[in-house]
Amino acid sequence: MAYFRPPGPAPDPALVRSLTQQQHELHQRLRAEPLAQPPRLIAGCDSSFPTPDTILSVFVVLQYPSLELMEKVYSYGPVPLPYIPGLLSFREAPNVVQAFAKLVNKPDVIMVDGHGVAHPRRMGIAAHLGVLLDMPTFGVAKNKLTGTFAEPGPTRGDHSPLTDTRTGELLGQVLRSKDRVLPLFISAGHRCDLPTATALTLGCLRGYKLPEPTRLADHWAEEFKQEVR
DNA sequence: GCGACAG
DNA sequence: ATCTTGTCGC
Repeated sequence: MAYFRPPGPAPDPALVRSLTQQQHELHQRLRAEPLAQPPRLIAGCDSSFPTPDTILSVFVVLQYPSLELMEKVYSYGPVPLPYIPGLLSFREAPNVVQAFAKLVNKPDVIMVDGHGVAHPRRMGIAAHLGVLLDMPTFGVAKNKLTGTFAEPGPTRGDHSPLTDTRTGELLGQVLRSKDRVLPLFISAGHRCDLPTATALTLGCLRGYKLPEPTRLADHWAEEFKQEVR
């Protein structure tokens, strides 16, 4: 799936092959199944870049369904790789795992900022992170990576399927999280199916485009970024 | 050959 | 993701 690259240095072909291979291996461990129990704690995670070569990842844990913030932690370190479409997880997941390790309150499910299986090889960062942590995860992305969809209705809650036109496979749901704002892309991750991911996203909306877990993680990722510079 | 590409 | 002011629209 020869991706074209905008500007910047050409990614090393050997590196791309190696990471893609690792992605296939990780995919073997991906478990597609519904969430075992209704969550009591839901986490949100996101990363920011204080400098071009420093990544800072945040984890927030909220009570569900009250969405009361219980904990927030962050971790930062060097950026291991440049951004390569489809291989984002290798750039961000390592540091996200470091942040997760700092949590005292382990969540029942993690809402990840990015795609889950709505990925060329069904291994977006949400799926990747789930396998690494063996924790239930699902993805909430702001833009499409792969797949086809029809514009969902204009009202909050309206949604339409994101499909792989080659295989006909359902990759995710394109969800209008707020009236008249660009839709979100919801997809299953590890040990959390699409219906559950969609329901949890809706259950985390509080009047903003972004559901609370990612909105708060996003907020603190920006806040801590200033603090670290 | 052309196009399309999370964060 | 990140660099950035004013400006359009509900």
